[in-house]
Amino acid sequence: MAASAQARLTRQSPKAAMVFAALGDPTRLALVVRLSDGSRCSIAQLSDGQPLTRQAISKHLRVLEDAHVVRSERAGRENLYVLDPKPIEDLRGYIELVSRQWDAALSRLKFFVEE
Amino acid sequence: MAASAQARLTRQSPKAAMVFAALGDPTRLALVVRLSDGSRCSIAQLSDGQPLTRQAISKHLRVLEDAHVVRSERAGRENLYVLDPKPIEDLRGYIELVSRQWDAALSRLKFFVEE
DNA sequence: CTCATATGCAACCAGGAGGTGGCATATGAG
DNA sequence: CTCATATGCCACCTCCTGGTTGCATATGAG
Repeated sequence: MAASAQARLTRQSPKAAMVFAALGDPTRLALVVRLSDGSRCSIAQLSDGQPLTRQAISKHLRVLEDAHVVRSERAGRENLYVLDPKPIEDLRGYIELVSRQWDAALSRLKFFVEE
Repeated sequence: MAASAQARLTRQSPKAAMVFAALGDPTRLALVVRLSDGSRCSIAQLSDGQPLTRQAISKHLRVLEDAHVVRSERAGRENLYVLDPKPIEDLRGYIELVSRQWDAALSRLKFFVEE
């Protein structure tokens, strides 16, 4: 028999929390959106439009990289960042588990009421 | 013509970032998982198993409530918390936009390579 | 009424997050 | 070689976060 959905969620929670936290900052979320079109951008490019310092952007990119949301690759004197879709995909799976859990609860409630 | 996916994402980002941040803490994520079965729990119940103070849990619940991930309802002398699935559902939509954006980029790249 | 329970509120604290500036270093351009 | 560019590292600052304790308050139980 499969483990309970609660248990499965709890097991996945530590990694999920890291990714959630990484995405839980407006600046970082903007970076992710910016990279979601598959472009490879240097730190200078990414910090160009924004009202922040290059160092601030660099720190945010490091946070995203620690959560594996982004990968970096050295190219000459610049550091190119690319989105890694895997953790975000995993996050979608996590959220779907929660939603399913919720829907199941609703169904049980409905059944009980109509009984 | 539809606005670009980037623009749509950027528009939804502020609210999404709040929800991401709310879920970006292990304790809070555990609370969400705990409530995902549709149960209505008091603060005392929710802080029972955990190694934290009731006040700490209470603060976390306030954060979740500010992000509308959770609703509270007074029942006599206790305060019952219930999950509100809407923001989490919205988050799933947000993530799907990002994924679609990424997939479209991959397709374009593939097309370009094979051209 | 009296008491235990459930919660709220305020003060307080340590540590980390987000941001800055300065300086060192590596690398492409001329 | 020389210079401008792109980045990394370090020190520093401020403020918020996560956590605690203590006390006040509301409410159900006896």
